[in-house]
Order: sequence, then structure tokens, then C-alpha cells
Amino acid sequence: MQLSLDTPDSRPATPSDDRPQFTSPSLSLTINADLALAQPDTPASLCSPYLPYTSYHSFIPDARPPSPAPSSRSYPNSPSALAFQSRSSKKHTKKKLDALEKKKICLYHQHHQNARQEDIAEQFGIERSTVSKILKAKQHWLAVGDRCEGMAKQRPSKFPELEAEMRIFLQICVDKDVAITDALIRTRALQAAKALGIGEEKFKASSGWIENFKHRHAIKSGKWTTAVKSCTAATFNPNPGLNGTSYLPTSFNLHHPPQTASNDRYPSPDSDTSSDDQAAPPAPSISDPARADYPGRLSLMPSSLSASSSSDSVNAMQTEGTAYIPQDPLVYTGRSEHPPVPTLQEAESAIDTVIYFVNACGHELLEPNEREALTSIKCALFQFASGLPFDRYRRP
DNA sequence: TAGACTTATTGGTCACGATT
DNA sequence: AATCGTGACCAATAAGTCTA
Repeated sequence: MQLSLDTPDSRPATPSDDRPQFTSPSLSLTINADLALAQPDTPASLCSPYLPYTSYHSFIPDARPPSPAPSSRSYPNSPSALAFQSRSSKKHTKKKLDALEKKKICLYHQHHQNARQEDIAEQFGIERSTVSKILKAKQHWLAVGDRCEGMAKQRPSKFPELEAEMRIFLQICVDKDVAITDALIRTRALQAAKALGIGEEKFKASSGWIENFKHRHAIKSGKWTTAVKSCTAATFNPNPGLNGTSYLPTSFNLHHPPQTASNDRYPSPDSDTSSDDQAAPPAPSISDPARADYPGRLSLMPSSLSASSSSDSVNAMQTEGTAYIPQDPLVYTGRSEHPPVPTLQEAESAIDTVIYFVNACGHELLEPNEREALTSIKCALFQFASGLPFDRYRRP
């Protein structure tokens, strides 16, 4: 129906994959050098995170576009537009931004209040209006933790709690060197779904789901290829969230009634019929009554914090059979020794956690200036990580 | 069991109008 | 005139089903 409208004279149907054609290495270098000169203290010009985008900086028009401003690649008389018109039948592709990239865009904007959206869009190789939409949700993206860098997509799973539970299970498999078979995934997924109250009519752990699950988690040949074995109990921080970077998983909340048997929900992979051997201690059940004593804290955790960042530490706890809920979750007691100095990454992650928490709680928790202070700390850490001094007076 | 297919949803891009 | 906000569009992808 709308096909008749998609002519070069009207809205282009296939714009974005034209970039390579316009890329000129020398031109690109010149442009980037100019940007760096114009904004000498920008993370974009000095820090590596943005370097991948420089390949897209293939064309900047000599003059401003007519108003209303066309989008980055729609200048009617620009070389890109002319080239585009001749190639408008090419398939449209999009650049995919993960949460960390959006966060960088927000940070960039925060550090460069005078930068136009058009400039930011050029810098990151995306459409200007995309920048506008990202900045509209600035607080959300700024609160994103750095560990979601590898996430392919932000779209939540249809059963996010199940996904989080399965990640816990995967980590146990990795820690115990158990092959992750389809049958094992299916069995555990159905168990988890049942425990979560997801009916079989809603979730069947179909082969398609298993395939996608394996694809999402990069499980190949029975191995979780992107996994890292949990740290040992000796090195594991028994107080996650205080000087570590962990979050509590969504599974540990009161919405999940305790199971009758402590280990029937997440038995050790060893106990499965499809696997072997050792009499390793079964992973403690997440419905351990000792963990249900802290409903307030657990229920405060945003559900979107569920999977990746939380499960590793939790699994380490589970694998080692260590209780990981502090005796008093609100009072930092019993720390007779100084904690190790956290790494910069841990510090950044910790402030991310706080910001995320504050955002999740709503605006009544902190005053605007207090929220601003949090953001300032975040910016300081970010610039420090980038090797830049934090100039607090440049901030608004 | 693999892969094609359907359906639903997300999010990037385009284009236009509003605002400064 | 320059810049920004946003609705509409649609490509990409997740999830589940079907079929060979």
C-alpha cells in the first residue's frame, strides 16, 4: 500500500546501509580531528569507547541543512543523498545500540551540554532523532550498569524471572562442569516455570525455545561459552552489594512461596538423571526460609536487574553453599576487617546500582540536588576511568 | 531434531511540525 | 534559521508452533 510512496523523491525506504560507500578514510580522519579540536576534553575525542563509531563519520555537509532540518543522511543535495537516491533499492539496516552505548551517549551529552543532537548522532553513527529519544530517557540509561555491555538486545524476555532462574542454573552447571544438554535445559526450565507459577499452557519449554535459549546464552556443544566459573568462597564477598557489584536476583522475593523441600527447585545438576557423578553438595534452595526473612529489601530490587549481574554472585554463593544474605541487610555490622579497596569498575558499578535503585524508588527518595550529586559522582568516575580529570565546573 | 513459519514486540529511522 | 520532539513506519528479533 505504501510502496507507491517509497520513491527517491519521497521518503527513502532504504537509507542506512549506504554508509560504507561514502566512507573515505582520509575524510573520516579529518573530520574526527576537527571534532577533537573543537571539543578537546570530550570522552568521544579522547576515549576509546567511541572509536568504533568513527568509521561512520564519513560525511559532514559543508553548510547547515535547510529547516526543518532533515535527518543526518537526508540532506537533499549532499553527496550522501545523491548517492542514496541512486541506490534506494538497497535493504535498510539499522545500527543496534546496546544499553551501554546509550549510556555513553547520555554521558557525552551530559559532559557537552552545547553539543547538538546532530553532532552526537554523527559521533555515534546513529540518527539524530534516535539521540533525541535516548536523551529523553536519560536517567534510565545513565543508571544502566556497565555489565550489560554484551547484551544483544534490551527487549525483556517474555518470562524474565524464568530467564534469571535459568541463568542461575547455567552457572551451577558451569561451576560443576556439567554438560548443558537440551534435555537438561528443558527439565530445569519446566521446573522453574512450575515454581514460578507459569502454567504449561503458557510455557512449554519447546525445542524452539531451547534453541533460542541456547543462542541467547551462547551455549554450544553443551557448554556455556561466555560463562566464567564462580569465584571461590574464600574470595567471594559475603556481603554483595556493599563493596561488591552484585545484585540480588528477582527470584529471591516473596512472590515465590517456599518450596516444600529445600532443594527441589534447583537441585544440583549432578542429581539429574542425565548426568553423572560426584556427590557435590546440592545448591541451596533459593526458597530457603532463612532468605525469606528480608521481604522489604528483596522486593525493592527492580526486576530488570535480574539476570546477568545478579546471578553470578548468587551462584557463587549457591555453589559454595554459602548464605549470602547479610544477617541484617540494612546495617553494616560485623565487618571486623577493612574491606578490600574496590576496583574502579566496581566503584562505577556500585554507583550505577545506587542510581538505579533511586530511580526505581521514584523521585521522593532524594532531593534533586542529591540526585545531581549522584550523577556528579558517576561522571567523575567515568572521566577518571577515561583518564580525564573531572571538571565539575563544566557541568550545569 | 532442525528449520521454516507465525505472531508479537522493540527500537532505529524518516519526516514533519514545534520551539527557540 | 537552527534545533528539537515525536508520530509513523518498518527492520530486527524473541517466542512459540508446525512440519518434514
